[in-house]
Amino acid sequence: MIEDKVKSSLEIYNFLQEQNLLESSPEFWWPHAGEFEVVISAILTQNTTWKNVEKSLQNLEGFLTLDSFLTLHEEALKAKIKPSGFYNQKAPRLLQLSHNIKATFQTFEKFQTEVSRNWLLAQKGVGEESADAILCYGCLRDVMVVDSYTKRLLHEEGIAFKNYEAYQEFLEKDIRRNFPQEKLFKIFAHYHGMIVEYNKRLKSLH
DNA sequence: GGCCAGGTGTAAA
DNA sequence: TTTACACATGGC
Repeated sequence: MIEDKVKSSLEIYNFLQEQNLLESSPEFWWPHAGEFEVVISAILTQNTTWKNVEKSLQNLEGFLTLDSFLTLHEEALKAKIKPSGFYNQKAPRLLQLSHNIKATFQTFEKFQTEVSRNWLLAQKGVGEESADAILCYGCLRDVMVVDSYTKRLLHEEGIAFKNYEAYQEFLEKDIRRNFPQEKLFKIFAHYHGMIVEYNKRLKSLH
């Protein structure tokens, strides 16, 4: 009898790579990676389908830079992000976060190079997953996002950990050992993206 | 009509 | 430190 061998992070990554999951995705999977828009979409997508986030983003056309977003009033913002739910709490949190970015870093470009994970976690409405999504897809840092899809996939492989950081370390460590520093951002961005797309594909087969 | 979605903050145990 | 609950729309 052959025992099931627990897969390594690299083996899972390679398996996903073979599935051609990112064929019709943007270069770094998350739409408009490297732009301020990612800060907004990272909050809007909390416990919400991406389809509904897209509707809100369409309503926000013309307001998706740091300075233009800050011209929005709370009630107007609520109306625009209504399709993606939780608008009564997401609107004030988005405005506060944007205001704090402006006050602390002046520009989104400086925010990208200087912000820390702890600074993000101190913002109301930004938890571990959103902080890492902003760091990876907004700031182009070598950080792996852990979401419910990621945990689900690992659990199906018989892999489980006690907290977010432990999942993240399992996923990142094996990749860091096997690839040069300059490739890590793109690999982590794709890795998380492939996990999401893999789950979408499984769901669409029902 | 119930359940879920690219979570987070808060309060109670 | 863990658990329970509110937050809200839209698709299936």
